[in-house]
Amino acid sequence: MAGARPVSLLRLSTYGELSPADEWLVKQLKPRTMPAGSRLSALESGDVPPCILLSGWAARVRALPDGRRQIVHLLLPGDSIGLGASPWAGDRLAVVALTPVIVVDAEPVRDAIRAASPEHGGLVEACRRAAWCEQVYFLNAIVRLGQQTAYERLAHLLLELHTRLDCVGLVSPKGFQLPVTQDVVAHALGLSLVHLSRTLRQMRNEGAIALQPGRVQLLKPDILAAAANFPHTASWSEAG
Amino acid sequence: MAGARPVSLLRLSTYGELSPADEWLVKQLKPRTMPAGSRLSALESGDVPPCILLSGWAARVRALPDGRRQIVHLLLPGDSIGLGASPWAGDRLAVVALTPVIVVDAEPVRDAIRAASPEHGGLVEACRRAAWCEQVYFLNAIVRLGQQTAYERLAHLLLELHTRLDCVGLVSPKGFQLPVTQDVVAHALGLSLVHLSRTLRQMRNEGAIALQPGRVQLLKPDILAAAANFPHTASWSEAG
DNA sequence: CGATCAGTTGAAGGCTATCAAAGACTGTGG
DNA sequence: CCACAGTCTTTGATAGCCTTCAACTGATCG
Repeated sequence: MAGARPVSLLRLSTYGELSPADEWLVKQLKPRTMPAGSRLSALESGDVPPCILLSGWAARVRALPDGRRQIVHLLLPGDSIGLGASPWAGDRLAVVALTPVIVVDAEPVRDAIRAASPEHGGLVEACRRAAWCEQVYFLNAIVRLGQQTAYERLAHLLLELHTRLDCVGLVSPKGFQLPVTQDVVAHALGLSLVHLSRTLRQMRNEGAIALQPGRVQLLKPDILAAAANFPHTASWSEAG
Repeated sequence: MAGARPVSLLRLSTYGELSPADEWLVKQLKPRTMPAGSRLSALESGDVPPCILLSGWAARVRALPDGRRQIVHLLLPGDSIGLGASPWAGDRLAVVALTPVIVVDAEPVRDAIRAASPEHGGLVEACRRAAWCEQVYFLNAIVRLGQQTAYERLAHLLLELHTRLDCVGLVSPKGFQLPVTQDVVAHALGLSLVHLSRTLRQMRNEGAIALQPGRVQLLKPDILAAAANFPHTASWSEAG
């Protein structure tokens, strides 16, 4: 049954057909569990060890010398690291597990990409598109941080998370899991923890969202979309 | 003499040796002049027409439906558009000329990239590295917009511009040309025009910079670097 | 039960935006 | 040469968003 497919395949197959050989290759990858706070990517070396996130959340982070830090990008189940077709600068950022995570070592996938293996054409193309979509989220972050208010930023991020989790089947009618602290969301949005908390309260008071511990539900996505004000999807075909 | 080399070659050769065939190919490209305000990239089509900027400034811009707009990246002489090895999401942003510009149509270069032409290996590699560096500037922008104050953002951008213009020989002891209005800089930094003007004044009062119409000089780069607080270079070899 | 952590709320202040108007600079036409 | 309009820049005053500091709640855990 379809439910048995790992989240990595669910995600990659949204970008195109995967051959049986592709699916076999991905299913062979060996999962590994790592605790929250561990570094998934050590950036000192020249080559980033590629991996795919199967469960849990991680983040690409950049720290300033004085202690400030910006979460540049949130990594959700199904997202991959180091599988871009050509060197991609985002892969040089430190990656930190925000929750306990399960990752698979994706070295064989990268080998297929580098060899431009003809029998894995679908897989290679899917990885290329996945990397492209991640770049779109980076661009969205620039506009979000540069032009939008706290309320708008939060609405935009919630919609982005909803979209991304939905395509790997992690959204239910009761919302989706948000397994990180408000501190993490604040750092992703360039806001203080206190102000994020207030903005969340405002959305709750308006009935736009509902919060339970570790979980969020978008009750009025139309209100959020109107506030977010610019496209949150990273469709492969569109210009964005 | 070396001064006869076009800025496109100056820029690309900072990323590695170019063969005589590479130089010949780039020198063959035909320059075209376009007025300020013209769109260098129409994003509706699937393929971005690749080009290299020889003189003048341009910007990758994203507009919000309500009129706000963010300058995502400034393009300086020597920068290229659409010459990444693999599709790069930044190339889907609208590109607008901020000043009158001279560009060359770089279709032959892209052909060499796509063909992975062995006789243009140096050129292909240089383009790859140039695209990589542009991505680093996008990442820098995220941290700048998310974590830094107006003064810090401005210091950081000025240092970045200095670095980038220096490597194509456009920095003199008397500073470098800044051929755009404060409005443009403000939109790149996510600040209001008025506040940018005040921040510039503050830097002038401190003797950190000197402004003449269309030109800026960094008098105390150490002060600016201390304020900017995180690396502004996009060195190919470093992790950033 | 004390301790720790995530979340919440209040109060005060600072950084930045907005509104408004006045000075520079440029190019044009009389 | 000057008047004039237009754009760019600067400055003042005011308001608002957001941050910081601080204290308090509630939950989890040894």
